[in-house]
Amino acid sequence: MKTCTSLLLFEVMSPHRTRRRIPDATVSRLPIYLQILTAQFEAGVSSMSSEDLAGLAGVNAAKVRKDLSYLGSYGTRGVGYEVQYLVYQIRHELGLEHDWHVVIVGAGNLGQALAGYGGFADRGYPVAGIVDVSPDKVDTVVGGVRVRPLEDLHQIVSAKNVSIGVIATPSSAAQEAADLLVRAGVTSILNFASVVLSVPLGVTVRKVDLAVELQILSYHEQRRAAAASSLRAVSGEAGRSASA
Amino acid sequence: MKTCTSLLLFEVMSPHRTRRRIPDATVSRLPIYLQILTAQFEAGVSSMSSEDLAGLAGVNAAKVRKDLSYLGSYGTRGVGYEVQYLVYQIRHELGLEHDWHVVIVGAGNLGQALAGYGGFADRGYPVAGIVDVSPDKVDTVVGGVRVRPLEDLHQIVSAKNVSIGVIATPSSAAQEAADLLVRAGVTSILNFASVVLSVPLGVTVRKVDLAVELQILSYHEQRRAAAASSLRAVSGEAGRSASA
DNA sequence: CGATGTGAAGACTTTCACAGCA
DNA sequence: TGCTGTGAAAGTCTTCACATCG
Repeated sequence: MKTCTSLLLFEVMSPHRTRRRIPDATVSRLPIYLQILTAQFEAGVSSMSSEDLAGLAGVNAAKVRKDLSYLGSYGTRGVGYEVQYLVYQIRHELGLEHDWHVVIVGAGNLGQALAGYGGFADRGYPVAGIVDVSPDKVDTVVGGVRVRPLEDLHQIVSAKNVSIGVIATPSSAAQEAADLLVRAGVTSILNFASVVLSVPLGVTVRKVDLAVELQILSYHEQRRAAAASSLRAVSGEAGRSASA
Repeated sequence: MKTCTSLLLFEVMSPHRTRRRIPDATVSRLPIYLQILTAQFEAGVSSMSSEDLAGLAGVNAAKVRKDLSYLGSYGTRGVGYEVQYLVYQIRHELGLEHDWHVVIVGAGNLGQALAGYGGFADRGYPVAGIVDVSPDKVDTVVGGVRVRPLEDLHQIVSAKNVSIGVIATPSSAAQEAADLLVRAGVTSILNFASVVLSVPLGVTVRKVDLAVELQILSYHEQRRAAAASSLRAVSGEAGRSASA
């Protein structure tokens, strides 16, 4: 048994189904396909072609086919994909067959909004707890969940087997929050603070940053403005107002 | 004048500074560098090497140098980059030399949180207005701004020269909101709804989707869980609980 | 016939490695 | 000497184009 080659070891390590490695770019699109497919299924659509799906997802049909091919050959040539089955397969691949409890750190403006917003529980991410440093916040109730002191973090994570933490603290406290989450055993973090977190290898962090998004948009706006004013210069209308 | 070659035309079109095309991947990192550089500057740091910046941004130093090289040659060999000057250059490139007014569509949970959250105005994106369909919401005040009826959108956009719209409606209303924004003259949209928007060419959309982020995290969690259980199987501890 | 699944080409991004300059 | 700026190599992602199969 110990003499097996690494190839054989891989086989042994994945006995149930051959676990393909799915490219990051594909993983980030699967939730979008899933959302569309679910909506179509609810609207009574039972089968879709890659072209149909691509149209609704705003991407190229070849990309859809390649993305779906990483899951396996679940389409039917000449026909398309069975919506219900594809929904099942994507949910399986994304690990959506059971709920994932999340814990929110920070009960300020954002933390309250996130907890109050039904979006978490509805989508299979029930809020196992909210914690905050401030004694003023502790024991207030937001979104039906009582805010608890930071010290309870470890206990919440253990009790509900939480693996996803959400950082909704001010940026200055975000790294500390991340450290606490990691120490409590959380291995995935959704970070709403405007800082780059440093976490140990094996912990996944995703950042959602309003400022970054807005700045990317202003970059494009500014390019458009520059292009427009250059065009005006060329056609000799340099005096015209930009707001016209 | 009309006989110039396309190369000459390009020169004419960009008379002030040669406008390089900056890769998307770089544009999405510039805001992060900017945030770090600004913080360092405020902490009294006046010069940084690509390695310093890379460390804080969690990326490779070569990537930092290549990214910054798209702005121009603003470093000093053997020394590094002058923080203040780099801040200026990045702000210039991102179009952050003036404020960009934004208009928020949807005064529900999220819209209120966004308006109430100081993050917009503080970072150079003052809220020019919030609109909502519901008469219940109209005339309430959130974040110091009075909610106005949908019909006022056009007027708000024109009055404050708004080019960025934020969609904070339920998903079912998001496409309609986008259409209204585009018709009102907005050319950049930040979409918080879980739907893919269809907009005319020339309009930039960025999507922030909590569900997508969480599903990407659960994908990774699920992989980790699968890997761990395979390892246990190999080492003959299949009966062990996953929460250990 | 018509749509999938996929090699191969092309585009974009990251990383390496080192020439070049302060 | 030390760090930038950048060609070139490597890696990743997208798109094409068509063999394949229901």
